[in-house]
Amino acid sequence: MVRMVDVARAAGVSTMTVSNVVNGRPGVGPDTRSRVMQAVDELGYEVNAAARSLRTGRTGAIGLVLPDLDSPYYAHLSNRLSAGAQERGRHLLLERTGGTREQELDAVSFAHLRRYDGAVVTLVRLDAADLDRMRFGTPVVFLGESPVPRRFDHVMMDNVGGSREATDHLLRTGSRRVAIVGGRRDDTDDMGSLRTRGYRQAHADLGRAVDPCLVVETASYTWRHGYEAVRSLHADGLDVDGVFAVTDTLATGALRALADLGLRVPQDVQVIGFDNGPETDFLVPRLSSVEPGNDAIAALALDLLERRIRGEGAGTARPTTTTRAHLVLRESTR
Amino acid sequence: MVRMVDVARAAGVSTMTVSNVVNGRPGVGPDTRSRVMQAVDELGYEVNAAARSLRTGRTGAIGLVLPDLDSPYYAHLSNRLSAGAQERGRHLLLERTGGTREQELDAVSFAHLRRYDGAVVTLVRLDAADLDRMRFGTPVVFLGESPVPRRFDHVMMDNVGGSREATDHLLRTGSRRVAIVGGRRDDTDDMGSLRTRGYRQAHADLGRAVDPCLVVETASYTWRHGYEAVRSLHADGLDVDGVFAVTDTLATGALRALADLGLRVPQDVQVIGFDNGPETDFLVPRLSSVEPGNDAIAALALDLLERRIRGEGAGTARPTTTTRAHLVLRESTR
DNA sequence: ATGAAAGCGCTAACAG
DNA sequence: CTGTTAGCGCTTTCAT
Repeated sequence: MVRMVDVARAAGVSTMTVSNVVNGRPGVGPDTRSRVMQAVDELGYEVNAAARSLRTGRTGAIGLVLPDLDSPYYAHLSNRLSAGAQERGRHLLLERTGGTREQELDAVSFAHLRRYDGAVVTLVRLDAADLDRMRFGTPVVFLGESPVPRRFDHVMMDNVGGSREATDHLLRTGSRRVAIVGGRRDDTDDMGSLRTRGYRQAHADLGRAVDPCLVVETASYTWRHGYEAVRSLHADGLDVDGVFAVTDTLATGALRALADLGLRVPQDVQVIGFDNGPETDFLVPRLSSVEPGNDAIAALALDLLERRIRGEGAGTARPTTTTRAHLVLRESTR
Repeated sequence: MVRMVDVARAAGVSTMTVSNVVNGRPGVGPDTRSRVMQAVDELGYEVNAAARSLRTGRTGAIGLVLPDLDSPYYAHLSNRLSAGAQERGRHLLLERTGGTREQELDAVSFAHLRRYDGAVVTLVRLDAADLDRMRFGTPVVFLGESPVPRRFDHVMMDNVGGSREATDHLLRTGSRRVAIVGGRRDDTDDMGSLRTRGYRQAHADLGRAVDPCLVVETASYTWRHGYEAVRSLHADGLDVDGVFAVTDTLATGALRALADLGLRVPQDVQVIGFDNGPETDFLVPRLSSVEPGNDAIAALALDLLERRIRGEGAGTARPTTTTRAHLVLRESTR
């Protein structure tokens, strides 16, 4: 263990001078500086982050709290955020909550977030009331559908608009009975509900009624759930000529089920997903999907966080920022 | 900022007693304990991790260093490791290097790894010589193909065996000209080379020659590269009736290219991937793939790390541990 | 331009 | 069972 004093002794200076050199602060003579740097190299000194952090109250890292990494959506988002943090000269650390309430509470606890100078947090089990109860010592930007109190920065994609556009396209291109896979029958504020809202709006805009049987809820957003949703629609004898799946993974499962049922896409049934992941362009058939503007979301979240860390946005009651979504058409639609 | 002394004062005890209560240490009277806990609750006290870490030298976290999160393979692996760490009562933090040499050097630096009590590290740009030059103050377990000095723990999947099994299956079920997508013509020790070694072994075992034209190198392992590899094989007029893609993402791109070319899978061309990701079961056709035993890899890595952190494995020159891989057959093979 | 002193909040070691 | 003392390695402040 090489400490700053060891370097100081080797270079014949005080620890303060070493500190000043190591941190690139001005006011150190050029030859003193080089003597210190040499000692640093020779001894292989590296600062003790815990000590620095205890003294300064800063950590040099920003945190990203996510439910899960296994879903292509979060995987892609974290990649973008990590790269973006890098570009801004910050170090990003990720942690996974597994989407449980207990772990989410733990992850946003005061002690926990203090590992970071700021954090980008995506919650799925906590609501505004939970967050209102908490004290935050660390600047936080929230991402995603889970509602947050207005005093926090919050970035969210245009779930409703994107879903409306997707559904509208299906209805206008001749689909008469469009199912939503991963939708929600009751209107809360989670992702499934918001996307269902867009689905309903598109129907209303065109004066079409929504058949409640075509709103298929799923326990989660895996490939298998998409597969089973379509199988169950078919088993129930419901005829369907369009599927809007609220995620690409669900849509991928849906495509597979349609293939098993001998239904042609897009001739018999059109399909649209949501997330526009990199794999959509390589499925058979290529999947039309809603592009949520992830890159913009990541950039915006980091900018807002940077501002908070610098103390600029303090006290600002900023409303949720919503990025634009748009439909990307491929082979699974007409 | 509520400190331990504030709690101590409020409860009318010393900080040591608070410390003992907070850390669940024995030897505190039951009513003292409850008085302290009440003060903790009232004041909303949470320990300062930096101070604790400075004092004890431990951080309570383990690190996972990965090139990338966007590839389904790493995404799935990190999910397993994160869940596994959780089960072992440890907290896992991830960081991404982006697969660059510079960032990998940074991530395994002494200062950097000291954030953690131990780390699981996957490198793609550093080699054994780089690692030999470094001092490690933190227990580390390495994952993946990049060679590491023997003094470190290293867990790796059976790339050669898995690839041999896949290729063997293709050759034995009637494919006469099997291409390897993402292979390597020169034999180094990276993932592509190892999997190509298995491909060559399978040919040798059956007394078949390998046509060098069928070893298609790719710049990386994305869907697009798999797509383009198959397109270029076809454009070169090479007839191919089997494809072993070294990752599932490459295989997915390959399937798409074959569909575009009007070739039927598996009748005209058989395809096998590697990683056995959750999506393979929902592709059209369902993709046969090599299951690398990720769960075993994650569990093993965590066990080895745990041992090192407890100081048990000190000085042990343990060879690389290789987990078993096996082929999972689906619709893309006969 | 450089240094000395103090202390960030916690816990190991020991004393009572 | 509870308290006192000392110090982890760094940086802030103030002095020279």
